Amino acid sequence: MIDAIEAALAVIRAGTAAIVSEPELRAKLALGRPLRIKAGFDPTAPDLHLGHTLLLRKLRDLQDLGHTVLFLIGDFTGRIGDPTGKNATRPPLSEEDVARNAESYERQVFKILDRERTEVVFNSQWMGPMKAYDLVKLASHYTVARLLERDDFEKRYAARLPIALHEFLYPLIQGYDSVALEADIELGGTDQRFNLLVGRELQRVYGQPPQVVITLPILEGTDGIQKMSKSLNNAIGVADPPDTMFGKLMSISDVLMWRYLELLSQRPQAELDELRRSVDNGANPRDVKLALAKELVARFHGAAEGESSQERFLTVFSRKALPDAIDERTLLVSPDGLPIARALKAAELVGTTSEALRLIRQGGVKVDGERAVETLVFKPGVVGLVQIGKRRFLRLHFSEKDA
RNA sequence: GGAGGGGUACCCGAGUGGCCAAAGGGAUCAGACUGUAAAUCUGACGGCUCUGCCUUCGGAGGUUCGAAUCCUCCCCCCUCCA
Repeated sequence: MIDAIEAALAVIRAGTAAIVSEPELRAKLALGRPLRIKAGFDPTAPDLHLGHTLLLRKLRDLQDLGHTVLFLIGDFTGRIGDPTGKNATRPPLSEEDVARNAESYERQVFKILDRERTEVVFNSQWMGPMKAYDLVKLASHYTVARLLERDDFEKRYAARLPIALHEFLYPLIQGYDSVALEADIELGGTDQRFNLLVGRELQRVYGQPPQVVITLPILEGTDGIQKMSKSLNNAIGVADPPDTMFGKLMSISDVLMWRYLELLSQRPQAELDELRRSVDNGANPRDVKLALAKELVARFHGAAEGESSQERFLTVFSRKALPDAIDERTLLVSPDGLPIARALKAAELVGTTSEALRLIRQGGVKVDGERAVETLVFKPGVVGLVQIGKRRFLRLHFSEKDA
């Protein structure tokens, strides 16, 4: 029994940033019943990315140990907007939006989670019916000083940036969710630490044993600086098509590559150490990156896709050859023809003719392998293979427009 | 209620009468190079029928030969005091 608990603890501990606290966790594991594991998700951004997978994989570990995951969609809190790391509030979501986003979550999340051991819950279920009186009472259990301890509140307060009153309510409501769910454990990113700890205190106030808090590292986005987030446009989505995912992974810096390997790869540490040694000894970091990209594409799209994405990548970028599949498009033109800049816009390869002209002037546009000049005009009957930069290809057919 | 500060391009942010389609940084895109869609360097980055023309600096008016810059009114945001 003791050994089983220690073994479970080892599994749980792997890859986490912090556990508050291990003795409490050990005691809960010793209860011998499935524990209730809470994890909250933002209803506004139902696109899971690699950053979320760190958390989801840990949840899955817990499920495999027999515990139940409460997948909480914060549809009520979503209307408030989590102030963490932000200084703006967000527009409210309609009920239809919430429903649609929840569906989208479920489609993606069960690529990792065990459906049998997952309950999807919404915090509007208990927050919606709450009366103003109840909310005031909830608020009475915490103090302004304690809320100001939170890192970003403290910074904003010191910098004289605004803190809206409702933002103070956010940690309280998130904490109350733990009360409503009678959570045994809550998982979140390290940036959620404060909010997770509030849950412990509120559970005590409401006469429940406090939840164990487990935090996970925050994954940096492709920029290598800010946390991965769709709104920062630095995310790699688990639903990204294979080639997109592969390409985005290849575009990360060599430095970030090691971080991704450490957090995302399933390879044993010894193998990672070996890779690092080989690069130190002159091996091409590109090859390490290829292996990383292949591993992750394979995880979300299957081994075959991992292989073929790599093949396509090497074809297009290393050998500068054409991809084997190129989209086709037909444009109707008058007998006088269509100047290239306007053709690129009509084909939606670029947003504006100005952008097209810019690209042409910079030598970024090729037609049938030759650098295009801006005076080029496409006449009816012509077919042209257009390439913009390294990765935009389109075969354009021009046919005569009926007069 | 009082005093002050502010709203500039995708984002941050400089600019207080002409040299402003508006500095600088970020993001993005292109080129070069390369061991990669790394790094580095160079360039572009409002639109268009593109050596020119048109539209932008919270909104609406006004002054002026000329306004992001001055004036009036309005909208919004922030800070401090109460």
